[in-house]
Amino acid sequence: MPEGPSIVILKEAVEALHIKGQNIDYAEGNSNKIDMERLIDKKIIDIRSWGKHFLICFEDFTLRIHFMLFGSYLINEKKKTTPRLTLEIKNHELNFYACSVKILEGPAGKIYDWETDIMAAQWNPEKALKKLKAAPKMFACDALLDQDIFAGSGNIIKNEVLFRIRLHPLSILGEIPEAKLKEMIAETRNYSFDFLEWKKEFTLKKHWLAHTKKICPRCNIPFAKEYLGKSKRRSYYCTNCQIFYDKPVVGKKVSLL
DNA sequence: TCTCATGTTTAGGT
DNA sequence: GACCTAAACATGAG
Repeated sequence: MPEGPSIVILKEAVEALHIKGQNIDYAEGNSNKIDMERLIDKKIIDIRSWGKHFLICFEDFTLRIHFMLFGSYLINEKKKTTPRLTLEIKNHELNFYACSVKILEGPAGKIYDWETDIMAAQWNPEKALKKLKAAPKMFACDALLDQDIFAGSGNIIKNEVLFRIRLHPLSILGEIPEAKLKEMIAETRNYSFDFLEWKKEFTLKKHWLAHTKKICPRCNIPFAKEYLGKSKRRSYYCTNCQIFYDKPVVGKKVSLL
């Protein structure tokens, strides 16, 4: 569920219910973070998404749902487990499970930087480039998971983008040529929209070239599978065709153990 | 049955 | 304070 494009699918599904302008009739759930009463009788002014956040917008506050690793939702359906949050609006019911639910004070437009959302119309590649340049010691694999740079990018997008642009996950941002950084930014946006399209067709997995794969489709040799970077997330990469931009580490501490 | 994973925050240690 | 690690959350796929 969680990566940015999946949240766009949820947003579109909820938009299709035409509940914008409607009031919340009823709210309940086992989320202990929010006051359900506060939602009741409030008018929904917008349905939005920012990165991996799903947002139901009200005049002066924003309901934020983050699905973490295992979160799920059902529209006009229920599952056996207790929802974190149920919203009833007119004849519709939204159920959210195993997710983080939070009320943010203020309108969504003011809370988020929309230029950072890889799925947003306002996405600003120049701004992303500035952020990459401002972090010369960061690994490429960590940059692609950094929600302040690529809001909505997750581990699948990370692996697929690095493979597409032939970049080794442990490449250091400061050593990567600017043209390659620009490629990384452009391809993150690109792949995210491919992701969206394929996810809608239920063919996302089928289109993976690197993520969870054993063999590099370009070189026909085994992929390396390692937990890399500060984030220590699964990385699948080809040591042959993904270029490693690095520099010798001076004064590296040597463990005597 | 058991392990692992599309994620993030927080608490605690060095 | 910087930096690191583990834990916590909770669920379905393989």
